[in-house]
Amino acid sequence: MEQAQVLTFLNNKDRDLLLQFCGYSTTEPLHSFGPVVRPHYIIHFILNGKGIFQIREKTYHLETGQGFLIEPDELTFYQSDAQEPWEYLWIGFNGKMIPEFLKQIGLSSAHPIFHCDKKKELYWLVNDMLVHSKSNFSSDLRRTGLLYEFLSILALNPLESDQQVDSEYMYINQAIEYIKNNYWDGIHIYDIAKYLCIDRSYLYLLFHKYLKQSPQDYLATFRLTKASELLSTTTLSIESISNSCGYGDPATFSKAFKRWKSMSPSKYRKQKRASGTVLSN
DNA sequence: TACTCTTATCCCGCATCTTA
DNA sequence: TAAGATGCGGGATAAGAGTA
Repeated sequence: MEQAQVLTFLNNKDRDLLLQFCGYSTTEPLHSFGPVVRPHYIIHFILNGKGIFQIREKTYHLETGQGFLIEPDELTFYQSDAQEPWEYLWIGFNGKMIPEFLKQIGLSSAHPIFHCDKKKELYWLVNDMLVHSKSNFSSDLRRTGLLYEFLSILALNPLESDQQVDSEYMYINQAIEYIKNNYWDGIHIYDIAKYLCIDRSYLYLLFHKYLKQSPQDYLATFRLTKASELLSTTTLSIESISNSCGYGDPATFSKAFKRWKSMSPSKYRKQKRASGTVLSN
């Protein structure tokens, strides 16, 4: 990092909303962070330049005016461009209300990218947060107020203010929630469509529009990600892992896994063991 | 816009083979 | 011999066209 302003505040998870750190920096070409998991919610916003953000096996190419959300315990990686390294600001926060706020804004790990044309406003808000860095009640309230204001600007995103898009996001979010809760139960795409009371071809349309992948791809990637975690952190048999991830047949699981990782589940486990991953039952 | 219908493609699961 | 991989056919899904 060539230049950076960073500030860290005290932790208190019982609060509705709490700014934990913030800052901005101009990065060097190809400056990267991760792959790493974080304990907080973090939003980065690009003031200038370009870079990539990776989460859940997906790579997003981002530029000025775009930002990305990192949720707690999500493995992420980001890197600035070689020719036009990005200058970005970030805020790290926590609190009981965050899941509800992010839901309203339309941000999640499945939909982590946003666009905002109020670059100057966001910059001055973070600048103001840095100015009010003192550890007293007044500054604390001021920082929390600025954080509310920051989120309110994101909520102004024209995409989210459109009623039709709101309902489309609602379908996507509910579908993702359904997958998270039922992926282990051998669900099919038509089950998700039935749950949402929409036609499965319409569900496909929405997934393709917002996530650039089919519902089937999303479901398979979710199951296989869970499976790869179980392979590297447990000694469960391939059949048990297959059943635990919603595959009725270990053969189907094995084929799907090989297609995804270009290696069989057993080979993946051997590689992980060789690299020193701790195993448990 | 929010579906339904049609059809080609692809995925799943059974049977069988391979490997440790 | 059991666990995991592979081949193949049938059914589910994706995608485009049509419609109310």
